[in-house]
Amino acid sequence: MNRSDKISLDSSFGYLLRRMHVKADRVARKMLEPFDITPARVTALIVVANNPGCTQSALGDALSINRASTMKLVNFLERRGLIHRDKTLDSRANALFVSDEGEVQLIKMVAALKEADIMTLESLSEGERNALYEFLESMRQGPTGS
Amino acid sequence: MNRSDKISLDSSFGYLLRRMHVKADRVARKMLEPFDITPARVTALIVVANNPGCTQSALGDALSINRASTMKLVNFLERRGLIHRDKTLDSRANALFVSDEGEVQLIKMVAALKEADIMTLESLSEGERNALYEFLESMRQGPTGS
DNA sequence: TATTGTTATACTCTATAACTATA
DNA sequence: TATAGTTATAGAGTATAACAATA
Repeated sequence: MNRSDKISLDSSFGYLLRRMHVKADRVARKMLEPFDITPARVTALIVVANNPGCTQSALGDALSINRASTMKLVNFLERRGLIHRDKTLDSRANALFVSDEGEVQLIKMVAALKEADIMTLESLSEGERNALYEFLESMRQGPTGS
Repeated sequence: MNRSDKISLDSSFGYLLRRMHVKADRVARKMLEPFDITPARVTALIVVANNPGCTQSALGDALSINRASTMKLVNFLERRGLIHRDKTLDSRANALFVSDEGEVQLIKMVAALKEADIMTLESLSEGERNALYEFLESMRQGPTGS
């Protein structure tokens, strides 16, 4: 590679994800302001709603984050009365459940996120869409290609 | 919507982006460890490389972050000797350039990110790929759809 | 007046490391 | 020994607000 060559990042999947996530997160954060909650926390709440009785470790696995990070999320959601921790047969583990109030709020939050999705998609440039599309195409044929 | 209905987040674009970004970022972070630099900072470095002489504001626009956040990135890259700030005709603005050392390092970093891309794509589940693919399809027909 | 850079401050999200209790 | 949760600490990444200098 020559020193004067342009370094092309248009073809980097991680780069695309990063830029899009920055945009999407800001839009979603704005739409969730009335609920005084962040996108990441709503995501955790939804995972619990979809997996009633799951342990904190299971939640963390679903979110691809570690136990300490999961703790913070669960503490917040419990403090806000959106979920509660119950006992399980394995006394080491907690079973997580969305509260009645949490279910009511979650429906509204998901609706707000739907609107955020539309706004985010509209904010993407033509180049971003095409680049992402090409990655998805290559994924379909198998990520390694060869 | 019934109270007992499952809340489906599989169809949320922001949710997909968030989960994928978490995975991609961790893989890229790992691959960049030998360079003692993070994915976000390499991204900034590449934007400067692709836009020699750009201002900090322009860099921030490209990254979709504000000026204060851009400052931190530029300070880091300059402290590490990867870029330098030059004067411009508009004495308010700085012109950013990748240093000689920065160009040498960047080529290696981009190669590391290429490997990270492959690993990230392989780590995605079938469901994630399909869901993302469907979003991309709907984007092609126009984000607003109706 | 608007823009560029700058500084101070703070919040979110995640990580590592070490601990306790239980399996 | 391994696992679930917990706590303390820290770093990365972003934001807001206010300021100085320049356009």
